[in-house]
Amino acid sequence: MTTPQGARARARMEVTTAIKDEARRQLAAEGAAKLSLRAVARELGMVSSALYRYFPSRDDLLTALIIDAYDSLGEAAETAHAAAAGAAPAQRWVVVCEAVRGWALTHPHEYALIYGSPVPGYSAPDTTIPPAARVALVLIGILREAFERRGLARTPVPAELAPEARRMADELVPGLPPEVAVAMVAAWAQLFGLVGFELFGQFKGVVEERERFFRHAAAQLAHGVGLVFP
Amino acid sequence: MTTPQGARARARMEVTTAIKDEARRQLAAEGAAKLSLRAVARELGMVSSALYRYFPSRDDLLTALIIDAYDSLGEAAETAHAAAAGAAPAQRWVVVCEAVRGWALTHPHEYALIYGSPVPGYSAPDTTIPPAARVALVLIGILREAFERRGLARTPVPAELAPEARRMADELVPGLPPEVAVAMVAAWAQLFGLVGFELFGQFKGVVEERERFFRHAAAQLAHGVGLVFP
DNA sequence: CTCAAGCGAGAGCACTGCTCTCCCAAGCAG
DNA sequence: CTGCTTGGGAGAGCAGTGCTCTCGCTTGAG
Repeated sequence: MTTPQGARARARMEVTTAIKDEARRQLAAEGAAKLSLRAVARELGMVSSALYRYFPSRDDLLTALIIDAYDSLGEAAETAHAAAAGAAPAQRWVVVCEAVRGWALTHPHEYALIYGSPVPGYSAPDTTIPPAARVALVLIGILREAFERRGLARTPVPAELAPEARRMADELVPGLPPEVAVAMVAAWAQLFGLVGFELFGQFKGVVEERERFFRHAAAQLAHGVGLVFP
Repeated sequence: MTTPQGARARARMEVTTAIKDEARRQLAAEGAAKLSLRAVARELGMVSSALYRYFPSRDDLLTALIIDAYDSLGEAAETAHAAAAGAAPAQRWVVVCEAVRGWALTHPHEYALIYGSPVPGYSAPDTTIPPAARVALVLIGILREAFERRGLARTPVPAELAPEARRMADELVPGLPPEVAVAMVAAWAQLFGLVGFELFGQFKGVVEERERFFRHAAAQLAHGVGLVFP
């Protein structure tokens, strides 16, 4: 991230990324369960104990991969969104959803790492939160723009949820109405439900034309969040 | 399942369920990653190799636990539905969704086992399909009843999805309109997206009043699938 | 130019899944 | 009721894992 000061620091960074690259290769090939520190070290021509100079434990390596995966997915969503810059908000929403799905299909094991069951002893370090938010930020940006163009319908929220809705709006989407915050978060979770079910085989024997199905479901999600198709 | 013929067969069943019970205990305590055949055997006072007389591999044990988990979750959904027998379909839909969430919160590791990332080398044996369908069947039952009472709205499906929608309806919900099949499957996946996000910590710092939030989201799901609140 | 810091190598510990062989007791057929 | 077969437990062992510790060598920073 920062400029490497000395040669020593640069070498350290290089080895660190080499380890991560090889680990990512093994992750993509076999899945997180089969990712072995010793195998990574072996492939890099070093001995396993040397690897502990760079990552204090296997879980820390996994955490680094998790952050990278979040960033990769976030970037995929952002570039897809940028490429659809001219389209209407509702259409861009669908495009971003499809980008998420596409990334998941090309990086199944990395997707499983970040949106599947938490692998280590249930520890999601706070370092993962900012990169994890990138997809959500793209979606929020679409909503904000639609709102400013007065192109956002609202579904009312029951009274028992009103205070929480206000709090969510303040913290997540300041300036947007509370109903939008609630709908947004729900759609966000539901999007990953759709992607996860397809990826983890739950649609086997149920949905065949998955791309068309997903496009429609994403459009319905857009509808649910208040976006209107022109 | 079948009546144990001889004493030998009965003993085998007893040991088998003892193994599963102990394995489930460890699963609930530590998660699937830490489930160890040797630890199970140790706790049962036998040696690890003896366990292979009952389960040919660790993955087979996990598969057995997966099936049990699906059944447990399905049963939770069914009893919740039965307990709400008098209510309107839309309300029963919400009740069943809440039962799924409740089961997930009380059995997090078992939930992760069945709806998290597939643990073994990506093998979901077909034996898991029928128990996995139980929750969906409950939801379908609600829809069917609502449909017969003419209490089911339909959201049109785009032309490109129409053939697939027909196929899905024929295979999943024969007698119900294709639009319902599509909406049902989407809602089904989205339900588990909501539950999974809450369970796996994605709502940390985002949603605080999770029960209220979920109830509202489930109601919106019911709305999306065509159920109307009286 | 020196010398500590950083890093790799190696051995080793405790653990895992899984296999194979041995051997005994219990259940079944006669 | 007896004999035999077979199911299943015990133990050793293999290959692999994560992780620790100690020992030196290099090399870059002061």
